[in-house]
Amino acid sequence: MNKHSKPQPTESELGILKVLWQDGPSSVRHINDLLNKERETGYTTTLKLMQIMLEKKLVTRNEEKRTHIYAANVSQESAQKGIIAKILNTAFSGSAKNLVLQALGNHDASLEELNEVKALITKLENEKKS
Amino acid sequence: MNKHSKPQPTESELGILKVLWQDGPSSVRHINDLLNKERETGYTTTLKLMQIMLEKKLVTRNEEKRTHIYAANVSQESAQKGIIAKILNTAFSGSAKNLVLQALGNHDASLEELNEVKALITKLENEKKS
DNA sequence: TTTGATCTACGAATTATTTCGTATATACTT
DNA sequence: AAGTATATACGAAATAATTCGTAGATCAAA
Repeated sequence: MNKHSKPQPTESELGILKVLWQDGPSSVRHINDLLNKERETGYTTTLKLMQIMLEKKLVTRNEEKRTHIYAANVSQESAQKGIIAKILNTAFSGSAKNLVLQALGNHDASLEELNEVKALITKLENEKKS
Repeated sequence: MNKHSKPQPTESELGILKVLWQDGPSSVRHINDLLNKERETGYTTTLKLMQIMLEKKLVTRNEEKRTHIYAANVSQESAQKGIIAKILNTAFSGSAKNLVLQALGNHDASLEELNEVKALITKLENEKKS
């Protein structure tokens, strides 16, 4: 859609995107309230960050009302893809397997989740065999 | 072992650790040479970074010879664990499953790798059932 | 219509990270 | 021994990311 690809979101920007992904289009106030549950952050700090994100096209905003409403302009999936690509090379020597083993090994996924993952793998295997 | 836990390595620091993990204890020269295959970096830049890492205890060094030899002082596993923990919360809403799906879905792992992952999952499932 | 709350804009301070230049010491070569 | 290459140390510049204060607009309530 855009000729220029968006930069990878920074750490703080991801925190904001996370809320937008979860709750959908939101005001600065809403986001700042949520962020403050995790960690004290000034209102104008959050505002400034979101204005920067607007410049970077990481979000869009609706200015009809006085209180602007921001929306994520990158999907969670694409952001995830970028992050994984980056850490694969730096921390995991390019091995997706190792990444997966760490993720599953250390953070207990539910039985149900494990099954879903297994199902995906079977699917991938079949695709490869054909 | 240490009373104070080591800070998370920064992006550049990870690049250095990556070499140390791969090649074992190395001189600054060696690391800088490898880094330069990816991206131009001045020698003293790498040196300085490694001195900082020494302060942070991310590496140790042997000073017997004039050319100091640095060694990683964090395992690749523990660094991986830290990174995954961080991105799980920010980008993946805490779902290890989603992280795994992305990792496997986008970067083609080999059949062999897929099998290994599957084996691990089966093992985890059995642990849970007991 | 004055007061108070809330909003945006935006410059600038602060902090974190990365990069580099220079001084100085040590080793190697001729 | 002199000259050249290669080390470390370290301050400080450059860059990136985060945080904050202040000014001015808008709205809502007394």
